[in-house]
Amino acid sequence: METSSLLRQIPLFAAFGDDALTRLAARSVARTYAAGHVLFTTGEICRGLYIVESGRVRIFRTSPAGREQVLHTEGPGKAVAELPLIDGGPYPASAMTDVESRLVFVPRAEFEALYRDNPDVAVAIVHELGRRLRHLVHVTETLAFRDVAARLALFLADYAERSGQQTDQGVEITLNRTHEELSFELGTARESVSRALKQLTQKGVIEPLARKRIRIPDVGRLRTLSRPGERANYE
Amino acid sequence: METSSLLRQIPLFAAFGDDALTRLAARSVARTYAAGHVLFTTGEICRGLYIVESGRVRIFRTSPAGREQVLHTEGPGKAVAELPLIDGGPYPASAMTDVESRLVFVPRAEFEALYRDNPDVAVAIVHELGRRLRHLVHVTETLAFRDVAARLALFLADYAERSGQQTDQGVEITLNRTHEELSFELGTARESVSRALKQLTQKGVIEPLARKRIRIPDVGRLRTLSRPGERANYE
DNA sequence: GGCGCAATGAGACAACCGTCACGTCGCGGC
DNA sequence: GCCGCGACGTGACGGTTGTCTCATTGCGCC
Repeated sequence: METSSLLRQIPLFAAFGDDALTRLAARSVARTYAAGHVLFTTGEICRGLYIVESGRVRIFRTSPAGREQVLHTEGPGKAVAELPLIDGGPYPASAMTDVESRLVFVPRAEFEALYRDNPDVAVAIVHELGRRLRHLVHVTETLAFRDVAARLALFLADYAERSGQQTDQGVEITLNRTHEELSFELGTARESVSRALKQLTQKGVIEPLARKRIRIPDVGRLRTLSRPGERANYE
Repeated sequence: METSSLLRQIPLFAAFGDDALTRLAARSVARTYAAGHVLFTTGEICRGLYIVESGRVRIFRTSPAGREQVLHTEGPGKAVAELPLIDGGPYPASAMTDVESRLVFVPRAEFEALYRDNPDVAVAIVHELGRRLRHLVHVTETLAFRDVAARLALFLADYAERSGQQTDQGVEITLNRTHEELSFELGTARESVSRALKQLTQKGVIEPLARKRIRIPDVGRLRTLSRPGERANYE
């Protein structure tokens, strides 16, 4: 795809004039990265902004012990690392491609020039940061209050509503993640994901179909299980 | 204090002209609230913005079971609830005064008019949201990776550096919080805070002086204990 | 100075979960 | 088709923590 028309579709740059956009396109670099490529790590000085054209990027923190906690994942049309770009600080987390992804890199100096000339960008950024903030509040609450099974149920329910296919047997989803990647999203260990999946299967709220493919007969019931207070201890 | 000169000191409104500021001051309401006053709760439609003149306000989420997780606390000069104001959504969390506090309430319509007329506000908001976002990343990581004792050690170390008094015996801090309030900050139960405090005392990294008063001989050592990986299991 | 209530300390107990260990499964490459 | 390796399932085990319960302390208020 032409870089300038790609940029046009991104909320961040929607308000730009054609010349600003073509200039930006000329100075940014589009590249395809393999799955598992590290874009940047926590604490690094910010070099620029990445925009996801295709694929998926996850933003996460790691513990010294090697555990990982995903903060958010961004797909096509979304940008990554706006925050350090606008407050001048280091990257607050690390970023890695989950799958093979095509990304557009906008160098820091280029973005800053844009930011100075187009105050409208600030409005777009405010909205984007707001979205992140709400999401992170959600992640925080989930970590603080819910056990692993409930977090998994919540994740699956959200996933089903976002990208599940409705059938007459219920909603079917294709998890393009390994259990280990799931454990990173949920802030837990791989084995706990296995156990939680078994728990949900035994309760009948999910049905494994094939490798990474799951049917959810009743998303509402799954969501009920995701609420704390209704612990999974009886039966 | 005169409301308009108070508003002047707030980063959010620093760029405003005198007339805009006096108009804003005329339409906002300053009031003193007792400790424990609920300003708003999660999910409510946003009525406006609160600015802390004196005292302390905590922003938190609650679980159905009654547990609480503090997301951030704001003191004098800081505002609360900018996010729902700018993205039009509901309050993402609840807010309560920790101690007796004097707050200035800016009605939503008033703020929106200001926001339209002064695009500079967006820049200030971006910075404020950025600060929140970084803080919340910190909270999330802490919840995901650290046990209660480590979270407490981290909290105390931060607190000591922010508002401790240096003595020749070490840094002394006055925790103007009950153990229960501490447990809300740390996302745990009151009893666990008691246990963690005892643990840290036995290790010698903190010394209880009086009710709510603690001496920290070596903040660096306390901070070391706050890192995960060095679990508190031996000795 | 005593009363009352909130704050704190402490013990018991079970659930939850991270970790280690090991076995199995499945898929791609040769 | 076999081999190898990554992904997954499972059991055991111990540490951590939430919850319940009750004793104790301390402080404010009459």
